[in-house]
Amino acid sequence: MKAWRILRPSSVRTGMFCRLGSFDEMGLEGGKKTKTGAYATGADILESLAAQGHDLPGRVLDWRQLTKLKSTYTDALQDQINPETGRVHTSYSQAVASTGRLSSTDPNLQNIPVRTEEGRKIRTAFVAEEGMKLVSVDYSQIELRLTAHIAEVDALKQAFAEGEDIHAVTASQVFGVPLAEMDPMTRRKAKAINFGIIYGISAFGLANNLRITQGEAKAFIEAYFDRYPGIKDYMNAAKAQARERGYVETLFGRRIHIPAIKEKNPARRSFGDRAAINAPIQGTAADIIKRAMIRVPPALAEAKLSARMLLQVHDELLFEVPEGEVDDTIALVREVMENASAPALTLSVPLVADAGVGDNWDEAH
DNA sequence: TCGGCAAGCCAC
DNA sequence: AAACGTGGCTTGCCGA
Repeated sequence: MKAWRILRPSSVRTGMFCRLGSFDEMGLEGGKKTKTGAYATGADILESLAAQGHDLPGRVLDWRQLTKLKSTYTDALQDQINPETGRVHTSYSQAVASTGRLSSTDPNLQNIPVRTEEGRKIRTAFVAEEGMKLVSVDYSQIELRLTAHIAEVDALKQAFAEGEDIHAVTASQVFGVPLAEMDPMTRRKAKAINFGIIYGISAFGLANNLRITQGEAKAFIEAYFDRYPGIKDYMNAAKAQARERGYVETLFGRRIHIPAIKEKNPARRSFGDRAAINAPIQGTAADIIKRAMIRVPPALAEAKLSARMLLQVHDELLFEVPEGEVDDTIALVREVMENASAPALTLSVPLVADAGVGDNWDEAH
């Protein structure tokens, strides 16, 4: 995008260093080891140490966040500005991700930070040309909607049809809390389960994510499957099909091979199981947004709109739009995206696309 | 100088 | 301590 703004995170200073004290020196014992036998120092480890009252781990985490943003984004992206266009241009690969998603390289513009305040500052550097706006249109919960359709879960389909807060509805139905009395913690648990379902849930993974015991996680998952037995049926069917044929399919019939499904090693086989569960969901979402991407440019031309499609980020399309055409462009793009499965596929849940506008990508998101 | 691996971390 | 899915990039290290 044009006019890359130079960012200087004020808290990053060259020459700053420290030595990480050993577990012994910090009065700790039994630190987790990596595959090579070194002490693991991933964010989760340091967060738990920080929570135990130590000062250093939190400072290391802050330092890591800032150096990550500076080396991977602030510095690297400026080096990639094309001198002829004044813009950063990515390359998309269409045959890398097994599920059919696109991937983005040199630079990867599908992993620009968004989750933290500092990270979002990177996004503000992606700006529209003078007289133009950036418009972001993204699918709302597309993978959960597709899961509800594929697994034929009436309760979830109805919640989507009525535009309800899907995580709150799940929390209410799984944990028996009335929707009107939903508390943030219960909703958070349901949200984690919903994500886990898409990925092929395990008690180990959910326990890790929610920082609860595997026993508690197992109980949550069982409660979920009791309430939504169609989900369990879908998972078993996906695994069985992968085992029998070596592949699963998206709703459009595109095949996704799952080689790990034939592994003898139980851990690798489980990996294949989860891939078989996730691939039709993630792959169908990829099919749908690609159909939308094919239809948008001719639809814009037909409507005499001059917006340019700049980026795809899995469930989001980013456009550069003349200021006077923003409203019409949003209406057109939402229409195309929300109907992109038709006529080849009629979904039993509505697809919803939300739009944002701004002078930069952070504002538009 | 280059390529590969490990560890870590960014996104959806 | 990341096997709950899909990717790519950086740093540090090693060997060709």
